[in-house]
Amino acid sequence: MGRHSCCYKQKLRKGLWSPDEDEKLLNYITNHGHGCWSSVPKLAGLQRCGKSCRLRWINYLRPDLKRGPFSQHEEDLIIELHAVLGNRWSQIAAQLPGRTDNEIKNLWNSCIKKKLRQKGIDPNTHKPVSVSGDADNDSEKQLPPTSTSHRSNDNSSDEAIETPLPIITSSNSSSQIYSPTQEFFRFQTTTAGSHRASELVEFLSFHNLNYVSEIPNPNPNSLCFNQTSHLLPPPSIPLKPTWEGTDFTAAAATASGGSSFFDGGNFPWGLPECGKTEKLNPTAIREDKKWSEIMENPFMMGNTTGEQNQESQSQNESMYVENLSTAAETEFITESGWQSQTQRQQAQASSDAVYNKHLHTLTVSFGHTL
DNA sequence: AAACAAGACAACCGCAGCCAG
DNA sequence: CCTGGCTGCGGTTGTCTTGTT
Repeated sequence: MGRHSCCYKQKLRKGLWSPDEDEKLLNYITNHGHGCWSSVPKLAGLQRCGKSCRLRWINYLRPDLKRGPFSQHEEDLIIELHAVLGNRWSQIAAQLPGRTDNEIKNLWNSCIKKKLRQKGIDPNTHKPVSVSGDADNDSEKQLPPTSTSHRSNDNSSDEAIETPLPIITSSNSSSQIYSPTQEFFRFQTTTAGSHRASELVEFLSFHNLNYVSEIPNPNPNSLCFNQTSHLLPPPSIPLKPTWEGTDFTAAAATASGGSSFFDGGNFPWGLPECGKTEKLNPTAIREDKKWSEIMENPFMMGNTTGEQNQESQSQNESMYVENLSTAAETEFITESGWQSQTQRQQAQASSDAVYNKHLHTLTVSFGHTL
């Protein structure tokens, strides 16, 4: 198994993408869908390999990306999921709509790992680091429970896999063993009703998430519930994406079924001030600023909660579709993209006329009836 | 103000799995 | 069954930005 064939080709550009390249790729996929990635660069007029195009689309151009800093809730969720799934970034990303595995991986390696270590928690085992042990050595030698190894040589890295923890389900007293992953998804898909919180606490305790108490939370009683109340995706996804690996369909189904954690509208996607501070500075916009970051994102619109959230959801969806449509059809990024929320709302109101047109474009582009 | 370090982010690399021929 | 093309994934590296001295 050698390198991908496209990598052999000459004259292929590498490195950072230019706005022009982004536009070409975006226009092509918007109009035709990606189809076979290996043919995309040729058809789109790009001097890139298909692999690079795919990566660029998935990590950067995809219209459903939620750009901006991770909220504290998202970070907590990532930690929790990592405790269960290990370094399966794609699976973790699947639980965080709008986030990419690459993004999460980067966050983990650059930020979360450090935070956990500062709290005396081994980021790989999610257990307190022993005083006598060398934190770095310990943490780099162990991995969280892993049910299966995607790669045969995973263990050869500096993060050797720890023996998976057998899990006894909380739903019955039998000794049936689940892999952590199985248990996680079983839990996620079956929990419902008022007992969820307690189940969740129980579930998390199975994974020795003893770092939980270290994470600041104003309400200890709701600690686990709050921190995991976003285990499911947002209640509604405006588009059914065609890209792989993202369980939006299930997410939407879960939400529409009215049996998710979020029925009360209390899931906290997109708390803008949580976590890292927003670095957006209109005076220092890079030319190649991501349009998807600049585009309005319904899940980042504001701190809508509860009824607010539900009420504003359809509006947000409309805005989301409209905005991504606009971004897909118009030129790249201009400073006009940096609007205040009020300005954006005004713009939204005035753009109703073109909504249907954009909607049609999207329908064609994504092969999905909206 | 310049040099350096650290952090954040984007992209590449290599491998494995899937699947059609 | 075998082979090769393609895709997806995770690890790693490169580059740019920001902070510190």
